[in-house]
Amino acid sequence: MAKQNTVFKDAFNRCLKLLAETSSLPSEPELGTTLGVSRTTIRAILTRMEELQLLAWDKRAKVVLRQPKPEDYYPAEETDSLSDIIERSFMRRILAGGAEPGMQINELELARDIGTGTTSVREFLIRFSRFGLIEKRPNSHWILKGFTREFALELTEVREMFELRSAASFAALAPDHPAWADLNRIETLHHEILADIDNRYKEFSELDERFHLLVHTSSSNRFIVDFYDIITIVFHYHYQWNKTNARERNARALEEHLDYIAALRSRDPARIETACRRHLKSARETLLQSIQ
Amino acid sequence: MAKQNTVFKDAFNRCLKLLAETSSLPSEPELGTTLGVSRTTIRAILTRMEELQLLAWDKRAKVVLRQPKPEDYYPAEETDSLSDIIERSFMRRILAGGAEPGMQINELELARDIGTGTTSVREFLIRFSRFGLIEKRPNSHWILKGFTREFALELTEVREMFELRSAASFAALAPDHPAWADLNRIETLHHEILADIDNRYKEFSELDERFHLLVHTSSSNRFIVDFYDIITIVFHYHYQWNKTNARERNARALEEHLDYIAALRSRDPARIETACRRHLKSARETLLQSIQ
DNA sequence: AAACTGTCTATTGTGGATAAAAGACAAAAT
DNA sequence: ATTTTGTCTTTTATCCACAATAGACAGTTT
Repeated sequence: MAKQNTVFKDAFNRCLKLLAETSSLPSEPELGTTLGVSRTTIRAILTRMEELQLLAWDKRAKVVLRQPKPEDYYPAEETDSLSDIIERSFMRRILAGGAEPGMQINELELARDIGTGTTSVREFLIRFSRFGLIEKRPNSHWILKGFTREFALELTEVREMFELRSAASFAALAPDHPAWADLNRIETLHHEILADIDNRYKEFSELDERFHLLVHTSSSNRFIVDFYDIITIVFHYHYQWNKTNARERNARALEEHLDYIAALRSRDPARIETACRRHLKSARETLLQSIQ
Repeated sequence: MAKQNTVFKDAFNRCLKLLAETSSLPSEPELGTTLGVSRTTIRAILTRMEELQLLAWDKRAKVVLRQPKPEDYYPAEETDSLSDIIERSFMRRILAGGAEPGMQINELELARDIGTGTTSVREFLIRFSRFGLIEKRPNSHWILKGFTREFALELTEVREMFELRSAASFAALAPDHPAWADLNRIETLHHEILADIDNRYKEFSELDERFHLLVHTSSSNRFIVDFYDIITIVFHYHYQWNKTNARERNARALEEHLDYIAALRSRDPARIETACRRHLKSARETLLQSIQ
């Protein structure tokens, strides 16, 4: 197989949800924009829907014939892109499986393990190398530098520099800048989650990312914004791995965020710095604790 | 051809220089260490040297038969690795050829242009993307973000943050840390070049990189050190492109470096910050000037 | 005993092939 | 006049093959 048709399958599943809500589908270009795929893929979806007797399709007429059933959907495993599969598989190996720093990483073995070609694994490793967890020896293997205490300290050092700077520039945004509205929405969500923390504490991780990314984005510096990718991936897999005291930790972080948000809104540099530092300090401690 | 034998050719050329200086070559493993290649490559080199009647090789005995002639060397074009060729070719396109920001980059076209396979171009682009000059649209083309004024400003903003922090930690290195000796050597070179600036001003670029990399390295932070790669590549190609007032600019930068070095040696934080800021400011101005 | 060589195997780097997906352009429909 | 569709071409994502290179191991030499 040259290329997996995961784009098609994923878009098909999403299109089924649209279909469930109307009696006829819009034009091909409009569907393409909605689903974020090309017309070629849209036409493949429509063809498949016709085959499944879900749709009567003739040029502009796209009449829904019946509601989609669970078996019409493609299984979730088939809609993940290959690079996501490789990423997950790799992260599981290095975070879960006792991967020692200094260990060699073998493209071929990794590819066989995942059941994929070497090219894809190789491209993944190249992309992943910017996170500083692996390093290439040319013409030879990769070296796992490991998710160590040093890594966490180096990561948080840069994060703190970047976030303090970004927070300061956030305060300087014009009052009508859309970021303030985003900040309001994020604050509201914080209150909502805190009000029902026992049931909703798991939503923190995603909200955390959204909040910090908003702050970083206000720096208008691509290097600062891009760096946040590293934070995201580290915390993302980290939360999956380390769940001790999650409820408590998240509640504390939410409170710190609210304080930080209030400081941003005050536009008082000293207050912002204090709130930002306090939160970043506890975030760093949380990360360090979970390492050993 | 599956793989270029540039490693062999380059190591062969370097081995010829060793051969010119002795009457017999050392053991295979020792040669391997000296040249930084595997024994397989060393044996290929020895075989080739035998063919050219340069060497009588029997097990441990590797007797030099004659001095290498210019025609024994492989031509320089054949010793460059494919990724270097792609990099140069790509940089020429985007720096020299009026490449508009927003332009699409086509893997296939680039590969045809350079005369190479798509895989290598693709891998280059992935590696290169961390420099923030291009961006990928999945399942579609790359976008050239361009070497713009914004790019230069974002780059120097982060550079200044990192270098100020690194310079401060440099001052905190133990007096017997090898970095101090490196600093002395670099300072001596500065004096030497300044003493003969008219003839040697071109050596500045390399020395500049060496000096700043030394400072960044003292941060002991992989993200800070890795970021310096971006500075390196930008300045490297930039110096090739913009040569106006090179002699003057370099002389001024050398003086600033000497001041900065003296400040580092004084270990006085305030003085270090002043010297560092002054130099970074003029480096930024130089870069910005050359952009439009 | 330590280092070196001969031989063999495994892995990386790179081009080429192919299905999936994007996208261009003209004809058709509103 | 714009938007939509039909058709076709181009490009990307991925696998595979193969030469270059690295590396392992046993036997040999110092």
